[in-house]
Amino acid sequence: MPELPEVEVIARQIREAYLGKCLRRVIARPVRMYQNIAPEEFARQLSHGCLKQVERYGKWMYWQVDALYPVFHLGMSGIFLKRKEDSRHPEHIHLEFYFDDGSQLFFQDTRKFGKIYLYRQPPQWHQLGVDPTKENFTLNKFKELLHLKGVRIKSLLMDQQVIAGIGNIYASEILFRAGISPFRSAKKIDDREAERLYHAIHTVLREAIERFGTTYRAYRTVDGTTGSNQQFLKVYHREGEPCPVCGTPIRKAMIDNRSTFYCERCQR
DNA sequence: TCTGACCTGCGA
DNA sequence: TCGCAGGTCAGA
Repeated sequence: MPELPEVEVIARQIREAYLGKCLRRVIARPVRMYQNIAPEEFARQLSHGCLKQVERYGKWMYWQVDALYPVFHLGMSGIFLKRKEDSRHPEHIHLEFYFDDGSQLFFQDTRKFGKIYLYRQPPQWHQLGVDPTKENFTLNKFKELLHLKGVRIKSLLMDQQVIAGIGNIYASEILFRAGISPFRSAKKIDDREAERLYHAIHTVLREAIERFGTTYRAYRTVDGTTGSNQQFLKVYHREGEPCPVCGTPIRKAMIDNRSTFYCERCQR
């Protein structure tokens, strides 16, 4: 579910609403998502700490709570929800944060594919490639990355060890925006195409963040509202609809077992 | 490079 | 009832 733009929106909203607040209580339900700590221990260690930092890298988010660093991956259906006083307790809440000013923040993950860690220092992201919103994602760096592996360009864009943050929706949208076929070999992308792709990555991700993310199904902002970027998707999940540029019906194919949407006329 | 596993819910 | 869904990982 949440790709870079959705996680960015969630991180910004958590920062805005909770930064500086202190935890009164944390409740962690026993689910498989905890990778390096037991849920009850996670809750015990974070209780009474104060939220000092909220950061995102790729599809990952981490907080600083005093000297501890909880790290979250939202999987396919993970979201953070601001609890409203009078609202019913939603289903599939695995983690509850109660702050000392009375505000509450819940982690909900219907499919339980999310991952949670607790560290004593900020995560270093050794396993992750460059985050395309950070300054070190330069055009030259991107051109280098294209030659790293002999795979199709869509697979490369989605490879978290190469570029961290692009998932299945935005990979299709970026390739459409750049006019490049998802089946092309990454190594055979020439300089002019690389430039188009580089700009498409920035534009597509930036616009998605500005629109509070893409709500295809489960994703909600921390306020519980949907994003609006789904209204602006050009190809994702639009199989059979006319291409917004040339009118040719959008096609669907499988790449790495993931649905891939493209215009065979505009994307070469 | 592909398949299945991990989960639950939705829509055809 | 079946296929599919924004992700990742292990194993063949």
